Amino acid sequence: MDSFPEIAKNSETIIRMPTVRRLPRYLRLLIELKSEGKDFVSSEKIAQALDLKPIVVRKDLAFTGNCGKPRLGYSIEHLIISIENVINFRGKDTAFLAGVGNLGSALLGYKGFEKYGLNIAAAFDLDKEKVNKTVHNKDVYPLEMLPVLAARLHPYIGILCVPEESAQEVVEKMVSCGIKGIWNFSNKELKVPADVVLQNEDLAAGLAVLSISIDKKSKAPVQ
Amino acid sequence: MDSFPEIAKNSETIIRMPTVRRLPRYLRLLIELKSEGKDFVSSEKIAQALDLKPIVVRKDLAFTGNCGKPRLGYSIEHLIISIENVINFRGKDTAFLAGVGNLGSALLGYKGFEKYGLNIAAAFDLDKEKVNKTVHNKDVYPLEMLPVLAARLHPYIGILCVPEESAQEVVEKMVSCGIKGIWNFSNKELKVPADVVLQNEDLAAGLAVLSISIDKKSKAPVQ
DNA sequence: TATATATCGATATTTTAGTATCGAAAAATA
DNA sequence: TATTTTTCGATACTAAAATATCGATATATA
Repeated sequence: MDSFPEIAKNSETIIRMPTVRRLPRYLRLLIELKSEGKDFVSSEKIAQALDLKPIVVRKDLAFTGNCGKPRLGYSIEHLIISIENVINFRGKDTAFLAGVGNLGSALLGYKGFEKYGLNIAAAFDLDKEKVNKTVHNKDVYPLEMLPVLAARLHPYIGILCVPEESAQEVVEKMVSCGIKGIWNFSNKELKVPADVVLQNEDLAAGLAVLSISIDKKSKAPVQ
Repeated sequence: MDSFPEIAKNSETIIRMPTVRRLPRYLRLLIELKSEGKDFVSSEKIAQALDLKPIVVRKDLAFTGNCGKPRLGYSIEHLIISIENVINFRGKDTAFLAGVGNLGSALLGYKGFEKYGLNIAAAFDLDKEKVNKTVHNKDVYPLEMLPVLAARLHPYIGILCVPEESAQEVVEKMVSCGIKGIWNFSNKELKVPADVVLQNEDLAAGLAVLSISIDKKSKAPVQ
């Protein structure tokens, strides 16, 4: 009856966001372990390396449909494949980036994205000084060319690094070109249609957490 | 008996992290509303602007020790002050930044940090080409000078933008100089002493969430 | 001044995330 | 081959976060 015995029976159907956020960390560790020639790893070892609890690791990995082996742990090879399948499900996601300022340029130069299935196919800017050049080997086009290039390259994801004033306008352009997800690095609260996903990266949020955590720790009676 | 009637009696003592992450969003909105000349705002209005539910807003704001007025909502002025008090509690937090690559430079140029109480006092790099220059008006020093400058400037926060290979080494240098919080933009899993706070900013986590959310939405039966 | 209405905030409930426990299973060892 | 040991994964439990309900209250309106 069960044609996939190596898939955990109880592997939960809906993956949870805290788990999703940890998957890249597992992936990085596993790739490192593989390069060291290791074949198996236990949830205990993973937990130690990533400062998590073993039970969290086991629950997370259950979502990827993996089966660990008693006394051995998980097959590193299999884990890498199944995590990559979860994160990187559509192969290389074609993305457009708008706003080649400091942060936009930094993202264009970030080598890690391809590992996670993201391919920034083109960059756009309003500034005449910045267009028709390349930044980190990525072509920068004037914003007007977005529809034309979108028709050719079919981007899924739009990475938004423009100033707040133009953010909503640029998003609407992206959405009308068929982009299905907006990765928003501006601090503008954007409105997108219901079928478009909006992922806000708020640096200030991380900073606020850090500040308050420092405060808490300094006041904590015992560590 | 109650000497602070304007402070909510039930204002919870321990603030929660999801709330902390939303505070900068409230703050940005409130500052905008104030600049428009508004005096009061309701949780309903805030929720609409930030795509939250009113009840979430009310619970979050309760943590800041604020009191809303029936039929009017919250005093924008008071809210701004109390949120700033929570986030920005030590005045301007002095920070050091290490690694003046693409991302490090982008962060040095980010104007928003001062709003949240962060002052990047100095930047450091190992690369001889990069040191003894300024990037976005911030001085870049050789890494060896970190202890000397730390003794003078007493940084609380270390912002880490160095390559993975040198991340642990740089962190240890920072920690030994008395830095109490590490804001880690490298993808290295760092070890820090128990009294130091580590805040990891993992771009891949955001990307994974975005990818999977797009997938979910495209499969969702009805929106 | 009396009444209607909008909005807060306390309490209770539900959902989600994380943690504990322990039996089962497979590899290692005797 | 039998036994021991390690590690998983199912179930149960606890904690955290989000959501629902509704009475209280201050403002606006009649």
